[in-house]
Amino acid sequence: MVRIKELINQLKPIFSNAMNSLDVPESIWLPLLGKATVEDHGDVALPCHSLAGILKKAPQEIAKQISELVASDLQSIAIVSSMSGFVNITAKPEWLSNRICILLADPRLGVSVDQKKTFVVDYSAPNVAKEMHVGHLRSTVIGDTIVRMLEFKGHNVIRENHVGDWGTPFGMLIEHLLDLGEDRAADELGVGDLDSFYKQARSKFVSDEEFANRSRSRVVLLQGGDAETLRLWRILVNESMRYFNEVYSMLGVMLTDDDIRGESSYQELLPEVVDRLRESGDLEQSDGADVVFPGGWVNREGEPLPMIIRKADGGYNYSTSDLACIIDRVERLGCDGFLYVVGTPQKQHFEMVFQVAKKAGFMSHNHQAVHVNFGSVLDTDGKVLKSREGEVIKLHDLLEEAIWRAEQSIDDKNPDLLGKEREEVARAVGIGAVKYADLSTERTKDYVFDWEKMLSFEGNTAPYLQYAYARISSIFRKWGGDRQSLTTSFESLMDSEFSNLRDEEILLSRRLVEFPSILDDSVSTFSPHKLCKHLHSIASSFASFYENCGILKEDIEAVSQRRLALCEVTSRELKLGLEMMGINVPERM
RNA sequence: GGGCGUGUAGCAUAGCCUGGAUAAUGCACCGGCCUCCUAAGCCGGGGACCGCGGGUUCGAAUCCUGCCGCGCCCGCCA
Repeated sequence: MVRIKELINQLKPIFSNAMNSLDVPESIWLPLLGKATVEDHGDVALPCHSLAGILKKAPQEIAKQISELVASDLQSIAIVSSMSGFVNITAKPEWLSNRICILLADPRLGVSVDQKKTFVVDYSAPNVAKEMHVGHLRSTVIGDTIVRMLEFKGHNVIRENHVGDWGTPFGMLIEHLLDLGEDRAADELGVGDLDSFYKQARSKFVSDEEFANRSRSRVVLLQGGDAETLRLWRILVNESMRYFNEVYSMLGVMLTDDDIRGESSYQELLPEVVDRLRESGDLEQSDGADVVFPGGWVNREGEPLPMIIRKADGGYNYSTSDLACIIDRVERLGCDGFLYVVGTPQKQHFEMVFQVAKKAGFMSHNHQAVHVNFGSVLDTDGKVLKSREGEVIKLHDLLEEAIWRAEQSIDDKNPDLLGKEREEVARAVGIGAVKYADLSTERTKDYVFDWEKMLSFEGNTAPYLQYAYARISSIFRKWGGDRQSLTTSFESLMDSEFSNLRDEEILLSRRLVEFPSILDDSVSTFSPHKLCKHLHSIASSFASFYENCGILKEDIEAVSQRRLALCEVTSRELKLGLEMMGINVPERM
């Protein structure tokens, strides 16, 4: 439940007086004061049913009594009424306009700056020589949005892209590269045909003993730091990165080569993890491997589940690099929080890693380690979409298709858009739709990959929000006035009559005023969908306002100015909100 | 077997942590609206025993519990 902070803050002292006179302690009534569950009933409500036992009166009576007690003090802020045991508080147009005024004057649109912390956000993480699939899309898009939100809230954010560039598969990949010839292999990877490259290597590894043996020896050479092997490995990494960067650039995410922290870069830190765990007394031996028992988990046989730190063959494990990362982040980067934008299937893994890291003293309770998990992408038959089998949907193709469809839409709906502008709008609309489709659902749930839905431009989609923005831009172009001046002209309207306000203006205002509270909630829970939902409600009430209230064609100058000010705030909130998701807002579409 | 998660109109989702009023939104469906600031839109309408059964409560989609369906994890892979 999100409350409008500013309104609650003003209501609190007034209710405090009333409740004191009834002898109801703050600890009881304050938590009850929340957002009205039915928008028509008001902005804030206080259900009184639970007070019946204390006050020995019917809830309806209590609500009535409280509303009478607060009525006079609330006069300048809100209208209060009681109904079936609820005290309902509806902010007055004067109060709403006051807030709108503050938003207009504030470049941050009323969003506060938090006490600065340093966050590491770990996201995207594609694998070298493997196609990026829809799962990477989720991680990349959600991670990027969280980064932008945290930065806007004033935090220092370090992006980390843990590219899978190390491990046993690289033996076979390098051997396959040699078989193909370096040039041809580079070509294949460069055009983004990663999946077939990987599959070819894989199938040879399974079917061809000689190839498999070469691959195994190649792994040893790689881990031993053999110069020629490293050079070949570098080709694989570079060509893949070139392709990933192309996808990133299409998507419009912030990741660059500077953010890459390949798994290979943690190799030197791994022995230290073992040493430290030995020192802290957590390390145990099991069948020749170094392990830690986090406790609380059992395997299929009911035995305690170990976390393997170093395998019997001396190799390290995934958990080991995650622990190394934590040490690096705490000691070198000095960060306060680390977020892992990784799928839900790895939930248990992260719980174990965090527990071990705390126990061994790699991080303290002051550190906030969060697995920002997201659900699996399912196929239409309800099965997990796998890149290994069947038709893989290449991210690159999906994005191109999205842009192409947007172009068709533009040609259909606005044939006047031509050339470069047409291209840019198509990009913003197409890519925006794909990103928004992913961001607008609650991230922890599995979702069915629906090509059509992802490319839809109707309903609760990015294009709907962009359309609202473009309409407002169009109004301002036509108006031709100075948008900055709206702030002062709106202030001067504050003393005038509010009786001619239409319902659509009031509803839009209420939603615009909620924006800072919603954004805060969205950031603190790492849930972009909450912001999406609110942006849609803003755009939707704007559309209704736009259809029903004349803006430039309104005869009364003061009313026209007031409506232009609402357009201004709407436009800026939509723009800021979409910018948080890295979605562009065209001036025309 | 153990653990985690999930089930809301035909479909897709929000609400669940922190219980409150007539369960919200989009698609699809039905009926209206472009000589008028962009119809990617607006206005109106139908459609849900919130998986099923118990419990707690003045009050349960929300909390507890037992079933049922589905998914995932339990690798010396990452």
